[in-house]
Amino acid sequence: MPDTHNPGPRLLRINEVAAETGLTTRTIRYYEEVGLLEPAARSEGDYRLYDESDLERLQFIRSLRDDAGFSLAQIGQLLEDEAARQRNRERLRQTTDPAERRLYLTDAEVRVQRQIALLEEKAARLASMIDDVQARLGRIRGHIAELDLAERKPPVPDPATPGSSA
Amino acid sequence: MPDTHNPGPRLLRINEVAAETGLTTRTIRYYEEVGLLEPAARSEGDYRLYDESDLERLQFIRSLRDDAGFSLAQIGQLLEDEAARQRNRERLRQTTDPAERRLYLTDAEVRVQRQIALLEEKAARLASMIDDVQARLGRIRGHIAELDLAERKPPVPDPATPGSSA
DNA sequence: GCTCACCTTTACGTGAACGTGAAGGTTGTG
DNA sequence: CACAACCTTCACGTTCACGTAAAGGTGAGC
Repeated sequence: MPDTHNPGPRLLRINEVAAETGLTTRTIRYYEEVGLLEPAARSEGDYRLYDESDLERLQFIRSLRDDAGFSLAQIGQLLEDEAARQRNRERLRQTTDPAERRLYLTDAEVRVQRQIALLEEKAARLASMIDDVQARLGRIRGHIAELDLAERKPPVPDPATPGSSA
Repeated sequence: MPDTHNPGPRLLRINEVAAETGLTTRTIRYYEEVGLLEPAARSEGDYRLYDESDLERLQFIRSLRDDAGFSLAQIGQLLEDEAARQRNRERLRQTTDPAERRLYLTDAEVRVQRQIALLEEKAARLASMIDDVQARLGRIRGHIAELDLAERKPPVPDPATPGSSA
């Protein structure tokens, strides 16, 4: 039985976290300031110490910010209650009670489901916007086709539009 | 021949534009300030006057900002060179020359194609993020299933997960 | 031609999301 | 234990995307 109570979770200091996430240390501290994440631990001399789950969370926050374009406030809503996560982390670490674990896990399940719902709503709006722009492209091509007809000029074969049989 | 040179394009003042786009007048002026759009015309007393194409453009900008989450700088890149659009508008209004119209239209075509490419790249990143979160959900459900097995308790039938045969 | 609602420019204010020192404490390696 | 490299907490500065007056001009109806 290899050291059950303290398996050496490999904690990182803020600079290493910054390097791996592509964020600045200032940004990481700022995210803590606005309640987006608390480091897993602090050293004796108050250094912030982050674990793997913090890393993932920061990557996720970065994606939500850069890829999805959410504001930090929206991200806060999406991740919903960092304090609860922190309590759950404690609980999970200190219990092997399956009932406790189940509580934590089902809670996580509904939260992740909500996240997916919000992201898919955003994806849907983006898709519909793309549809609009596609339609605009169609109209433009229609006008070009009109010109082609008016001039009795056959349309130039466009290499970027191989299947233009419509 | 019903008045070919001035068909009465129904120009709107900034307040009406604000009402129809859901933006504020300040925002519309600000977008002009940063070069996102110029009103189609000005009145004698320097009132801004917008046409239908301005309306569409503002709606598009709003979508890019709210739905896609782009910054105004990125939107500027996407819409690429308002000045060119302005020149084209002039040209298009003053010529019936099919060659000129073709130039304008093919130019618009490539620009809209670029816009679609950028939007689809963004949609792809969003989709991949959703995949990641789906995977996380899968892992969470896996852990719950483990607990179910360990307790020899049959899993509670989840109405939100009809096809959980994995 | 007066009036009122709408418009103009100019300019300072604001909240979000950090950047950038300053002043000092911590770690770990020689 | 010295010392460089990292960390800490303030705290002020900055850019973006507007909000919000202030001071005055415009336009349509009576």
